[in-house]
Amino acid sequence: MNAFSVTGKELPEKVDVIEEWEGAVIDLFLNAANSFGLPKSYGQIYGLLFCRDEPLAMDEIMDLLQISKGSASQGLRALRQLGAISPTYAPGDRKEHFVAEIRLRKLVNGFLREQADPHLDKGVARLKQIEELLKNSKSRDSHSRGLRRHEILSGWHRQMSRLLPWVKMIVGKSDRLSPKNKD
Amino acid sequence: MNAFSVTGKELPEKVDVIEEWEGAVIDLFLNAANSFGLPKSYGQIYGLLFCRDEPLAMDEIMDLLQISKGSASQGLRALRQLGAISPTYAPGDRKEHFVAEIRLRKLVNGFLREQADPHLDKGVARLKQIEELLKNSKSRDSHSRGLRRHEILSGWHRQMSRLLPWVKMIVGKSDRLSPKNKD
DNA sequence: CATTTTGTTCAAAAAAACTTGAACAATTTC
DNA sequence: GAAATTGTTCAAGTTTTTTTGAACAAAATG
Repeated sequence: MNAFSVTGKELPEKVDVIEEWEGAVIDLFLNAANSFGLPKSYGQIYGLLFCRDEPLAMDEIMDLLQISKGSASQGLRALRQLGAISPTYAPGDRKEHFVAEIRLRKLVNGFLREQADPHLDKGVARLKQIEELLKNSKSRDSHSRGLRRHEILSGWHRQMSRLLPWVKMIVGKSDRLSPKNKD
Repeated sequence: MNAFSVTGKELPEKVDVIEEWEGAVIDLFLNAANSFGLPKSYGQIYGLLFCRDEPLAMDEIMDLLQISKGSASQGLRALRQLGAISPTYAPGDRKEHFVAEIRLRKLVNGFLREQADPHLDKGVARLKQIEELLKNSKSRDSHSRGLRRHEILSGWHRQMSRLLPWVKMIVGKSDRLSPKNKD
């Protein structure tokens, strides 16, 4: 039953524990998640996986971070969606195990894809809506002012659209430190 | 007393009103503020000023947006701090009046200066702390793993530091649409 | 096919973020 | 210098977001 029975020590619990430096790393990612508008628990989960070499299963994550099933499940799903973690094949185990993606380029791409791109799309719709509402404007003056504002917003939109590809490129450059760098 | 008395109509209230298209613009900025991790009211205030040609005072902003004194005061301070709005000299009026900064480069610079730069600085401190804690690590294995993680984080930090100047440059390019483009 | 294991969902609880407004400070006016 | 004007602060109230955990679904086990 218990993996420790083979040690002859019969330790009752604590398969594993979070080291001090790991706690600091987890806290770093907790804060980072917050800054990016993501729940703290997502940061904690990513941080834990980032620290570990071996893939972890959901229940191990729950135990180590002391978070609920719901948080763990939702966090893992969102992080997977962002491409920040990936499930690994675990031989002879029904549970799914996860590892952290450590290539910055991949992380940035995933984040931009999930967060920035949708905003740019919504922006186009917003600009159309404003254009439409402009027809109802009371005075000639308000109408021309609205047109000028619409032009400014369109310009901003265009510039942001041009910026994103550059960000993806620049972060991609010299992505050393990751073992194989496939892709 | 009332500016409308000269019209001969004696309108009792409503010095001014928000047009439909302005409401849409304000809502756009409300959502944008949210995405950038700023309070909605900051977005509303900026959005309103963005729409208007003439500078607005705090009480006018409160009336038009139906927000409290506290929100208005704090919002104006934060936006000024970000460089997103500026006070203008108002002849013969004790109130401060504000106009929106519409040069994207300025807005991006202010945002990065206030939000990104501090994070990068905190990052340096964080890395040092991790380095320190690493000395307490239990096993040789954990220590070497910690070192590897520290290197990865240092690399990310370096890359983000390199990215920011580029963002500032790229957004600055071809900042047409703003009248004079001084600076 | 009943049972166990693994993971999801979602309503309710808890925590965090934002807003409000009354009290206060600073300045100007008369 | 009393009163009015303008703006700030912050404790308390409100709203929003996040977390929890019990109920549920799906799949494997025996």
